[in-house]
Amino acid sequence: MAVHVLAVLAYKEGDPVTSAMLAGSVNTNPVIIRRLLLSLQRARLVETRMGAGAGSRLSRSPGRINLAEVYRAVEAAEPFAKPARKANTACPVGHCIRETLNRVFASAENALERDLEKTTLAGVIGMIKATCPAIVKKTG
Amino acid sequence: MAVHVLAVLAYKEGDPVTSAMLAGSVNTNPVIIRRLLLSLQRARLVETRMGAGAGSRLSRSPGRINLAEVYRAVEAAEPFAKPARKANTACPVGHCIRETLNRVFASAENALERDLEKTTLAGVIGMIKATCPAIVKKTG
DNA sequence: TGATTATGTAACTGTTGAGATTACATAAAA
DNA sequence: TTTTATGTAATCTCAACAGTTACATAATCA
Repeated sequence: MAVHVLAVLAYKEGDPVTSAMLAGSVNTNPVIIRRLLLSLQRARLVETRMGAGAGSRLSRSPGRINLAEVYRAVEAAEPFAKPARKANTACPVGHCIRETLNRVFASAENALERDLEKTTLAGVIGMIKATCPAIVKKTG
Repeated sequence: MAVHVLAVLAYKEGDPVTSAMLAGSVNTNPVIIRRLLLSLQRARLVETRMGAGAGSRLSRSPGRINLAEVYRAVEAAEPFAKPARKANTACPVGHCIRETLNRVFASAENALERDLEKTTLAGVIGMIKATCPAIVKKTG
């Protein structure tokens, strides 16, 4: 969803967009969008102004925002499920597996982020336009 | 959790292990383990025999099972959240972003799996033993 | 200044998915 | 045939996330 919102902002090329308009595109509630924008603001990916005639826009050009940054800004939790209960420490495997898996998963997540780094928001826009070349109207 | 179970099986070096014993190590319920084992059976990673004195063991040696296989066997859902509602198709971005993101995410997931391929179960066991060299007792 | 517009944020309500639990039929070995 | 252990269904709990309503606050414009 975060990528969707940023793609719309990129599409609007700097014009401030309200959370209501973004919600219209994502087909959700403005509050959901605003909560998401808070995360993106913390990551310095978007800037938001309050008040009448306000809205949000990208802090940087779409070519200088990659999806790894978006992923890190939004993805609070680990991508790999952690066990609800602690493993049985009486078992040698259970006792030591946690730390080992953390290392392996950190490496895997790193690989994932490095792949996401290869795609910028501008690239996403380009792919969208290539996929749907006919559409020109800026509905929001 | 799947890796934990397989690590125990690898640790037991071919001895059949019951779901109750595995549940003891993971500190969960035998039924949870059995459901997990069903997935691992479908992926031909473990073999399970029913009846008295039965249990599960690895289908292959730990050195020939990598974590990408385990990931694929267990991870049913996409790692990236899909929107609950459909995007607004009246918006050009909303209309075409789905397919574009699917491509990007498929690439990222591929990168993740290629990283997981680098680690085998035997490697996990090795790391565990290196982390906790003192423990020898085979509790389960 | 005051009306308007839009964000920030709290509080509450679904909804969904994973794990947990209980129960029981079935299969295989002793 | 008794015992042991799996396969599987039904149900429960719980956490996370999306959705909704409501309202205070901030910024603009007439």
